[in-house]
Amino acid sequence: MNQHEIRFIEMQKALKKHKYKVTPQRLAILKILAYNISHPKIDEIYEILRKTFPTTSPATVYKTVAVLKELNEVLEIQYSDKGNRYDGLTPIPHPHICCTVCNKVFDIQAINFDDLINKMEKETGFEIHHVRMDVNGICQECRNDP
Amino acid sequence: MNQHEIRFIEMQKALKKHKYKVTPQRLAILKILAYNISHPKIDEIYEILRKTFPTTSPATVYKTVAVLKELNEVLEIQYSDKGNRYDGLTPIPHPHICCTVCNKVFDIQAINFDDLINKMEKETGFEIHHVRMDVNGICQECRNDP
DNA sequence: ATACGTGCAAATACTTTGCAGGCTT
DNA sequence: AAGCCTGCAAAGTATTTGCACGTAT
Repeated sequence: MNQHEIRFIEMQKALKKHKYKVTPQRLAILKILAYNISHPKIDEIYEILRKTFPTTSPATVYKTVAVLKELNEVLEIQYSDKGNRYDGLTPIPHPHICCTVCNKVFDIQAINFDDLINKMEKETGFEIHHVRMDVNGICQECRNDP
Repeated sequence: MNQHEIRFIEMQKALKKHKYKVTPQRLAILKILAYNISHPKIDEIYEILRKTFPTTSPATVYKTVAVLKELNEVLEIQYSDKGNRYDGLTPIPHPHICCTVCNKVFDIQAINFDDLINKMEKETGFEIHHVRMDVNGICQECRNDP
């Protein structure tokens, strides 16, 4: 079982556990979020969903995503100008780096996130709940291969 | 000369250098951005500006901030739900921490961001162009004062 | 003097809400 | 059977644009 299947199942379980109904529309949205590595926007999810449910509306997508957000089954990445993006694959905050040329996404292993959080809590006096870190640039391959 | 005065002057220079007119309204907005450490939102800037210019409008604030953004004299921190915030004091990307109770935004000085970026470039082979780091939690004041 | 800036209002884009009928549990 | 879910439309909210008048250079 790969990570996509795992997430698809996990999200369904989360809905059931919290007494949310698992409708065909919701299943389709879950599948899009579980199998898509590109952090889709609401309207991208909506466009894919329309292929199976031609009469659906963006409101349905917004409502289902809101539920998943509440259950921490999807990570919302806020962009006020480009439209928010949603990550259903790794809904816990994690640093990732995205190549602006080939759009491949890599995890960043180098940084000790826990260390960093401890340091920040000490300095700021905050009780830290959530860390968001997005890095953009050009990857090795695309730099060598113009 | 403290950092606030320095930024106030720098922003004025940037406007003049690029042939933008320095109007009383713009001067007032520059001053708000240079002296405010709480990363104000457009409507917060607008409310302060109204005290001196009772007939001004949000559009004027948006337009001036857009110019400063273009000149890299202000950093836009995007929040799709809470409204964007603007940092005129440190207009290069740097980590922010936002209290989920009082919504105030602070800078994080403790971690050496340049170091971090170097480390990431070395490990990933990326040429890094942009880093966004947002931290959420509860600030000291709100923890003491429930 | 002239071109740019201001500030009103209308337009746009994104997201949320209200509601009637349908479907999951 | 009961209540949540869907999907349409309308309402919010944040931001941008158009335009006539005023002002900085």
